[in-house]
Amino acid sequence: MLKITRKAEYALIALRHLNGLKDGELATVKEISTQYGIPQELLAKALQQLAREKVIDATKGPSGGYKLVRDPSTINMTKFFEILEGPMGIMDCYFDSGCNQLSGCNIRTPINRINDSIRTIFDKMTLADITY
Amino acid sequence: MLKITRKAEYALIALRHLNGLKDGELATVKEISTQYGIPQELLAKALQQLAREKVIDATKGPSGGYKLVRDPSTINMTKFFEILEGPMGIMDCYFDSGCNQLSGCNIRTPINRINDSIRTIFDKMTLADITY
DNA sequence: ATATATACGACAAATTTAGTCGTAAATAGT
DNA sequence: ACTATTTACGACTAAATTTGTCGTATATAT
Repeated sequence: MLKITRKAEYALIALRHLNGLKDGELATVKEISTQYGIPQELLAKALQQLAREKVIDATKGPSGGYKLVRDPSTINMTKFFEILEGPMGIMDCYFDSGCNQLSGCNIRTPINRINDSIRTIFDKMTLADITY
Repeated sequence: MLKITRKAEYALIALRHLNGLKDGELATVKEISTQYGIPQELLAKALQQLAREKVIDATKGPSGGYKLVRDPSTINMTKFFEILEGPMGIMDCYFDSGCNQLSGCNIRTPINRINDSIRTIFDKMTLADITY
């Protein structure tokens, strides 16, 4: 239970890989997918999403690839996961207002407490924490 | 992301409902599913799983139903969720040994830290915490 | 006996995730 | 200008999981 998707898993591996590059160095999707045995197209999509949100920086063309632009300690894990998987909450009602319970949901308050606790974990964690 | 299943959600609603019963009182699946607008068969399965694991107590026959047997503060949320949804971990490798990464997974350590943090939340939380 | 309730496996439908494919756009090197 | 390389991205298929249903068995109170 509470699994993350493979796409997010692959992206995390890639991010850590990018974080290990020397200054100015780039890594291509092909390189990363080959090295870690990840389906290339799926990883490509994940990195495109992250690039769109400026978490990483993309360079097209030969000798192109991806690199980190920001300090790893500023790349928040809540943001990272939400870019790839959408809102983080153990139930949709944390975000939705449309709840279809008939006589009123009796667990909303505790659910929100759990959600807050989990979010706190990821809020406090940055890519820098994934590195060591 | 990190959603729990509806089955677990329904079970949580039911557990809280059972927790509100007077001493010696029972609640049937039908009652609960009607009151909260939950598919009866699905809730039935969830409660059967919990009964099998002695989290709740089942009485068959007319005037039968379910009730809590143990003190709510002894019903651990990690156990509760794992009965219904299986092992709690954001990636399978927290439990499996079979990892198919080619040149070694580079994120195992941080993943395990995240898992431990999440498990701690649910470990410390009991049904009693879901009540107020 | 009968009606009510849990137990449980098999099945079907719906949703989500995982992975593939085709095409476009940018760019470095020649 | 041409080519090879690489990112960008939407459409699509396949696989897996979740959600919900059904049929049948078993226990039991009346």
